[in-house]
Amino acid sequence: MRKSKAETAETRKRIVEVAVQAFKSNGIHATGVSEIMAAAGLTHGGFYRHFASKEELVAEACVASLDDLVDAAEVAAEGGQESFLKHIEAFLSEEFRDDRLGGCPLVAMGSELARADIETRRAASNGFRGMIDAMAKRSAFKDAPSARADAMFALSSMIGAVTMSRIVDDPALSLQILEVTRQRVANRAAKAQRKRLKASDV
Amino acid sequence: MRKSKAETAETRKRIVEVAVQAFKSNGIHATGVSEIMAAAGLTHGGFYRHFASKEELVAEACVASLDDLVDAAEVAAEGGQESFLKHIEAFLSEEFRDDRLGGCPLVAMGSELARADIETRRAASNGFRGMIDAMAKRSAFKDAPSARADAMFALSSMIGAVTMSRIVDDPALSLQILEVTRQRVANRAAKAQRKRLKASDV
DNA sequence: TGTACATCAGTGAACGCGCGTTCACTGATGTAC
DNA sequence: TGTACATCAGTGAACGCGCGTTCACTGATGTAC
Repeated sequence: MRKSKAETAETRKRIVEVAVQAFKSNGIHATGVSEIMAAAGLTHGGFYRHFASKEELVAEACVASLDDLVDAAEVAAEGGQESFLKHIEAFLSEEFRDDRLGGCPLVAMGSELARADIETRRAASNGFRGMIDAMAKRSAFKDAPSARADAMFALSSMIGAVTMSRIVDDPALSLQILEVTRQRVANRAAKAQRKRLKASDV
Repeated sequence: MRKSKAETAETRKRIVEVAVQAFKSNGIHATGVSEIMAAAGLTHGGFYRHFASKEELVAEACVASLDDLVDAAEVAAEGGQESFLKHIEAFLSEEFRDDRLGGCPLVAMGSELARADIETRRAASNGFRGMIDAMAKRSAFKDAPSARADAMFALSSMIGAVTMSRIVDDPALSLQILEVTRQRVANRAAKAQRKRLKASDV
């Protein structure tokens, strides 16, 4: 039952895709290899033809999901200031909070990633750096280091806000956490934009 | 081998204390009941004389660790503005980031808490509300709702920052995330303080 | 281009292991008289 | 206050179960001639 190279590559890709969703919705530790393989339409035995261990899959899933996140941020950034602000607001929306399959891996697996092996943490870090770069390019009205600092704060604030909005049992409080962060982050971005426009006038 | 009521109560308390540390340092899912009981100097069989299930212990551990956190925040708040700022800065320090046994349960188990049962999420929410209250009282220079909004943002930002600083593989970036958040949060608190002093002059 | 053989993707049973939970048992504590 | 008995904290073996991983096997794919 050997498969062609193309099919093999597709299967591997499918396993990673399925794993991303499973890890994000149930957590890394709570998701079994068999569960992932079944969701990919396979039996668990074949897993090790594609990956050396579950840990390796975790690292790859982390790379894949963060690549998607960075791509989306870059696309939004290229669409101009308004498009980028909309993207940020979507990240802090009720819909995004409730989207456990999609959504941000840093939110969905944050505390597990902090304990993950070095490869996985490297993947998460690269993704985070990618997000910083995408955001800093947008708000680069002043020197780059300061724009990166702004991006860092905005991103980690947003990650903390969505995490807390998912934990909290009171729907009103949950929404308020998102709303408050939306205001603060968007305000700062808008202020930066105004300064930038002003500077380019002179 | 029956134990006195006092001893029983002490044992129960010890199990919760040990569980708090274990859950914070290894995560909820990755920590076994036997492991906790062994760390408390007992065998696993006796666990169910104290708790109906592992989930019940998780909820209690959450209550206990957040009570400690809120108490510490309140003590710091009562010590005046400078003491409170120091407390915030300690939360965002390298030492606190590396303290996996102590530290904040919302950081250490954040993504697992988002998936926890309702009792545990309630405990986490109560703790978060307690932190908001402690912080809002401090910065209540204007109307209370806005002070609470400020506290919410500061807290979720800090939680996101420490989480990310634990994930990131680059020590310099990890420190910068903390530093940037320390600046932003402390700046805001200092500005609030100045406004408050000004208002009380008039 | 056709044939012979090596490769290997995927299957499904099996490995040892640790999980959360239950249970019969022990013997000191608590309680009723 | 002293005695008889019920209670129950803690032990350690056992429960069924799912975990990550390995393995012999199948048969289509890839390759060498």
